[in-house]
Amino acid sequence: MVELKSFLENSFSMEGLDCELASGLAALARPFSVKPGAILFEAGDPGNGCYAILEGSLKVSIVSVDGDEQLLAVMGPGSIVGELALLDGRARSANVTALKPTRLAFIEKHRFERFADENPALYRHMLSIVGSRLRQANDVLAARSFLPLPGRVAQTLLQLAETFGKPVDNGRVLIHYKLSQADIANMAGAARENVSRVLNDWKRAGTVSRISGYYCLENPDWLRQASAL
Amino acid sequence: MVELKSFLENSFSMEGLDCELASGLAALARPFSVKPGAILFEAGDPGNGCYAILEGSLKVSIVSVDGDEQLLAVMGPGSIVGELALLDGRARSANVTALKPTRLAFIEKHRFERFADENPALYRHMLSIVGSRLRQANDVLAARSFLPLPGRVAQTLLQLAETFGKPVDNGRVLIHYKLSQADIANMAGAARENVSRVLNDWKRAGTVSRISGYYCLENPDWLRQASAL
DNA sequence: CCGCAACAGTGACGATGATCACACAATGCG
DNA sequence: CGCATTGTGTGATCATCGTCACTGTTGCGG
Repeated sequence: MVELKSFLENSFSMEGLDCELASGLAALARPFSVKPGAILFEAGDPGNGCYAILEGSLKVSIVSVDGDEQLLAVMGPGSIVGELALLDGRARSANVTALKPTRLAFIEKHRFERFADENPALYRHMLSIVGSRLRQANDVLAARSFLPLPGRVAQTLLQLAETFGKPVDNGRVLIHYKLSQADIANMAGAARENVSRVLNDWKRAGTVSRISGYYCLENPDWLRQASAL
Repeated sequence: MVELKSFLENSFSMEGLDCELASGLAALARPFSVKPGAILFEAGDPGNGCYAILEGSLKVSIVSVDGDEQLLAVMGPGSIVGELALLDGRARSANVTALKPTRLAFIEKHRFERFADENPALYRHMLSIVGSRLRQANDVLAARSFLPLPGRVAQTLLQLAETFGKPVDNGRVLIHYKLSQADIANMAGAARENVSRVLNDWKRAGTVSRISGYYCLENPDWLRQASAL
């Protein structure tokens, strides 16, 4: 499957890995597909490898005992998920669920390590991925600590724009992904109703808009301001 | 300085690195000391290496524009700080300040990479450190999302016990470190006054006590329960 | 041993944001 | 094409927790 291989290479290199390593890795990967709603794994499961997203999207979340959900991220093609299990051998720390029909490549821990031992650049790459995850986690925590609700919503939108944003004109950014307010609320750690209020204030003020169901950031700089610590 | 070298080896191996690598690393490190209150670095500084703590303690924190502080961790001997800058080349993401007179070893990014490229096990080790940081960050975020104030305080105490805890009898754990309520509050993300109330409730209920200025967890299991998601 | 400074306890009050209870779109499907 | 399901807008109320304003305590340096 030439097509698959090129997909994989593309995917791995998306998070910045160089080409020959990507294809080496691609050779180790086992591709497969899942339907929306499928659970890749849940927190506490033993983790024996990681996944690269070729196509589709997944959500990473943690849930409380009484069912409340905290979304950590929504990830699209080119992202790696489940990488923590690759590092230490410990259990999965979050839930990952498919949001859309999704094509994935699974990389087993052993194989990864064998390959990476001969290609330390791969370790460096992994390190930089995990590093940016950690930075982001700290940013979110900072937002939770210091920002009132609107600031956290702003942060959430910008974060989503990072993953799904398509720049249009004048610095406006369209978030090319169907998001419900509930999704945003679960990321921002707020009640859906309040997110609604904030979003409407902004819509009226012209900082965001909705274009045929997609949110559009009319003024990302203003949002950045609002989410500054 | 034989003494220093053995200190270093001991330090690096504390987070689980094997002995020969530790001494290899030790050879790369530049030792120095700082006084309490000294700022190792602040968020936004360019980061060109990481530090191993030989002796003393540091706090890792982020601060908001209006000066509120969120403690991410208090770290003691054997811990590594500033490792993020080692991974990607990006700026420091938090502040690190000495709390006590502290002896450190600085490892430069270049040197580290050169050494690690020949010893991939070191990369793996680094990966597992960063991995556990990320796990912990997620735990804290989960607590913020789901737990009311007492739960977060419980989590904070347990986390501190992880770093500074000395088991005494019957599963009781003494936190061998001078902590003010303000410190705990800044970790738990709560107002000092409310932490005071919670702590007193627990003192009266016998779940925690103060033994000559140190907090002692009389019933860690109960606290774990209280901080369960 | 005294006095100051940092730390700790406690009440009162208020604001932020969660929850409840709806009416009102949209969307999709038989 | 209607009906159902899922998403959205908005007010009213309530609880948690932060803030303010103190008093009481502890420990340390002169």
